[in-house]
Amino acid sequence: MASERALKRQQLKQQLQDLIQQHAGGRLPPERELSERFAVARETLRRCLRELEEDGLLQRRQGAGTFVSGQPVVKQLQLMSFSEEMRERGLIPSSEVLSIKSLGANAKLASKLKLTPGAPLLELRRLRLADDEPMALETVYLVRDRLPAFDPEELREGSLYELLMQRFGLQIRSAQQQVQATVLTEEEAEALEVPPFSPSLLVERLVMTGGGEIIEFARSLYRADRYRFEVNVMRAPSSAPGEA
Amino acid sequence: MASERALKRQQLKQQLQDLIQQHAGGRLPPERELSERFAVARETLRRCLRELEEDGLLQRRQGAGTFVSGQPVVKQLQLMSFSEEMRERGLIPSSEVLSIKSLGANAKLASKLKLTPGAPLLELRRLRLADDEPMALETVYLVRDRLPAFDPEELREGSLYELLMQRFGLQIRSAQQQVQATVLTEEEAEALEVPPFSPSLLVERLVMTGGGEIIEFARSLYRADRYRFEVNVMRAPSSAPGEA
DNA sequence: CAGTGGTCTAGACCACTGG
DNA sequence: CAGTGGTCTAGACCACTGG
Repeated sequence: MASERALKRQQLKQQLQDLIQQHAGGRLPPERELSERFAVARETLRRCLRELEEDGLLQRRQGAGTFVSGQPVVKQLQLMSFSEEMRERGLIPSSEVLSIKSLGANAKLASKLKLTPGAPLLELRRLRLADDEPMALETVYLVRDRLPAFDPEELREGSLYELLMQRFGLQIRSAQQQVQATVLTEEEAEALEVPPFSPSLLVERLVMTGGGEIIEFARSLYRADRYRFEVNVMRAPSSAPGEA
Repeated sequence: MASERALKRQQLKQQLQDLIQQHAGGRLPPERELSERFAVARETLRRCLRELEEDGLLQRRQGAGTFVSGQPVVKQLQLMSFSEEMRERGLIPSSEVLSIKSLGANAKLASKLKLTPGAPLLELRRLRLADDEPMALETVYLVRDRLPAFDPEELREGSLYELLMQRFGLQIRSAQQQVQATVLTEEEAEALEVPPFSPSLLVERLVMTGGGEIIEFARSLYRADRYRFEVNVMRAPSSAPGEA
């Protein structure tokens, strides 16, 4: 995947994203016209359109046209950092560190992280923005004893996952996520710049390394008006053995 | 009407599944050979292979070949009916039919269901209970033209999925689900027996048959105090190095 | 190097919509 | 009906692997 070769598709996809911005809420020009305008074969164009449709940016209807979606949705098939997820969606991610502090695990956190109560944790609170507008309020708890020693202030700069993976060589492997609906407190609503008591999608994430060791618990409050969670599921094949 | 047109892809995919059985654990013949054997263009074959790869049945490596996966690795979450899901949680499911009516698709529904506005739909509203306590308020839209004719009153009794699958022989295959946070109206809250303006998890589900035909759109409001959504995700095998 | 999958093309025809 | 997206083709060339 890490090739420097400029696929036509990548450049084309960018051009189409711009076009989508311009045609917000409306219809895109026909495929034959677009393929001519961007000097690519129609099939090449169509691959990009399909990808953008899968990302939720477009809707296509045979015989009718290609329409810009009102609300883009997030694909949640892979464990992605906030930054990766927003970029995938064509938004520019940024962060504002609200606080960094050391504390001992309380009963609830200890149970989630499979630790002894009182075990040392690092708490990182951040406001996560997309295109400079608040998207989520995130609190991350890192298990100090399962990480190399480092200066907490390093968390102010750059990506947390980058720090964990590239600097510490940790293999982030999987996460268990739970999604709930909740209502924001006045303070939370103020930080997210929405009216008090607005609804919010609460995502709790337990992050594990390749060895199955839990290193992080994160609790994120997403703005309900800007974020949805997408899950695609399959029916169990009825021919499969062991089916009830 | 139900599309009788046999896409080459559908037949081809079936043939490939058989081939995969035979080559269990091994490598598939090269694409150029397969496209000749099945008398399709290589691009057509490649579309099928890509779909099978997305289903986890195959793994392709440029320059190396196409391999049969040991086992569908990340076993996706399974598409379950409300009843199946509640039973899995150890709760006893039940339902109360609130209304059944025929109506034409409005613009939003038509777009979701890939229909012409005004196309005939059947709307079924149900209160779903678990252990005799309200759990969700569900509205299902069925596409009449994609289903056999039947008396809507049949929906009062028994499981919807059972009706679709066992009586009509429909193969429910997959669903796209989107999860959002919202706030209940007074009426909704009353039905769910929670205080007005309580938070709620809104799950929208688009259900497809094996042929990729959309037959149902469902919108369910779950009580936030009784229901959470769980998703386990894996990190992409080898993340792109330049990725931040 | 030969062989593999990955990308892209120019064109044909089909299915569906009512822009 | 003209116009749209959907499918499929036959072929070219590229990127990568070591069957």
